[in-house]
This record gives sequence, structure tokens and C-alpha cells, in this order.
Amino acid sequence: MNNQAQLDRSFLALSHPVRRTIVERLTRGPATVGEASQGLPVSKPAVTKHLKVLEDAGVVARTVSGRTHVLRLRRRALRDATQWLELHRALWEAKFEAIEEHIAKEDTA
Amino acid sequence: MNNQAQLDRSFLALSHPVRRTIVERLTRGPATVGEASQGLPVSKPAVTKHLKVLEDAGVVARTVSGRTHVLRLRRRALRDATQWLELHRALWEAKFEAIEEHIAKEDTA
DNA sequence: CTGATTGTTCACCTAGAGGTGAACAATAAC
DNA sequence: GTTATTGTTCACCTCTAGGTGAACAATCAG
Repeated sequence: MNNQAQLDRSFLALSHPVRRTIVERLTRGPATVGEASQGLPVSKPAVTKHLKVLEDAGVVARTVSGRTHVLRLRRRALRDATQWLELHRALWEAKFEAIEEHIAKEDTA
Repeated sequence: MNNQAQLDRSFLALSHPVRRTIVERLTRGPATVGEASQGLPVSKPAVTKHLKVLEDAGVVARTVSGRTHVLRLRRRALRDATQWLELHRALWEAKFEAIEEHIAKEDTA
């Protein structure tokens, strides 16, 4: 399985406010589709599509329980995305602080 | 300024392998467009577009120097994206470890 | 059985992402 | 001045993201 493509999907999944809201709600515990999408400014078919993006990215898992579908977060995809950022942050935080400060001073002048 | 929209763009910027490669290379120091995109499997116009996405997201800054354009990372956008992930990771890591283990056992059974 | 509820699927639309080759602009080198 | 280099802009293409209303499937409640 291609790890790059998996990262693509994870970051893409987080790049839409509706999907980030759903993820935020699921951090408070599993929820049905209706609960997780309540009040969001989109139609039901749109929610279905956003959930497909989240599931394809491995960010969310679904358990069908009767007529309701219970959603919960999966840790791996989100952990991988976090690790990519932290890995590279360590480098740029150390390296470019001085450079940026230098440029900020130039901009002010 | 809308912080949500800014997060949208940052995560979107990271959702493409060509753009992530450019970011990775810039963690090793500023580079020209040619250096940062060397060997990538896309044409020059495509690189120009990817750079626009990175700049719009605030991930990359550009300094025109003669006929070459020097690119460097900006910390803020990447830091904000990292913080969003870490903020929510703290919650889901704590809350769902037990649940996922439980489900894993069910799947095995 | 009937009706309400939950969520998906279907058919459709529009805007934008991502790609290209060709032409151009600006600078650097000779 | 002429040529090479760096990168963008232009015109174009295709595919997908994101949205909708209407219809459907499945389950639950009466």
C-alpha cells in the first residue's frame, strides 16, 4: 500500500471545514451520521460524500447498527499525518527562525 | 481573517505529493523554483500552479532575485496545521484506544 | 400494515484542480 | 546584440470535488 497516497487522502480529508467539524465532534466520542453532521450547512447527500472521503482516508470508521450508522475516529491515519508534520517541523523550526526574523526586519524597513 | 479557511488551504496544500515533496526539500533550506522542483514528474506550468497553492496557503514565501525566484518555508501556516492535529489527537488518543482494541478483538473473533 | 426516521443512491450541475505545449518576459552570459 | 536560462502566462483539456432535489432502502414505532 502506498503511504504517499494515504497521506494525500488524509490531508485532503482535513482540508474541508465540514469534514474537520465532523472529526472534531468525533473526538468527543462515537456518533451517528445525524449527530455528527447536525447543523452543518449542507444537505444529506453532501454529508454522505464527505463521510466517504473520511472513510477512504482511513480517518473515520463506520459500524452499521440497525438503521443508524455509528461513526468513530481511527487513529492511524491521523497519527501518520501528525507525524509527517512533526517530522518536518523539527527541521524548519530550527533552521528558519533566524531567517524569518531577518526578513521581517527588512519588510519593516 | 478566517482561520478556518486558512486551515483549509494549509491542509489542501499538503494533500498533493508534488507539493509535499517541495515542502520537504525546503526544510533543508531555501531553494530556487528549479531546485525545489527538480526531477518532479510534472511540467513547469504545473510547478507554477503548485507553488501558487503553497503561497496562497501561506506555507511558502518567494523572493525574486534576478531571474531566479528563491522559495522558503513560512512557519505559521504549518504550525497552525500541526496544532490543530495535536489538539485533537490528545482527545482521540486518550478516548478511543480501548474502544479500538475492543473492536479489533471482535473482528478477530 | 402503516407511517416516521435514518441514511444512501441516483441524476444532475458548476467550479476548480491538475495537467499539457507554446509563447512570452526577464535576466544573465557571451 | 545575440543566445541561453529561469520561470510565468496563455489557451486549452479532462477529471473530480462539492453541491443539490428526488427517490429509494432499511429499520423502527404505532
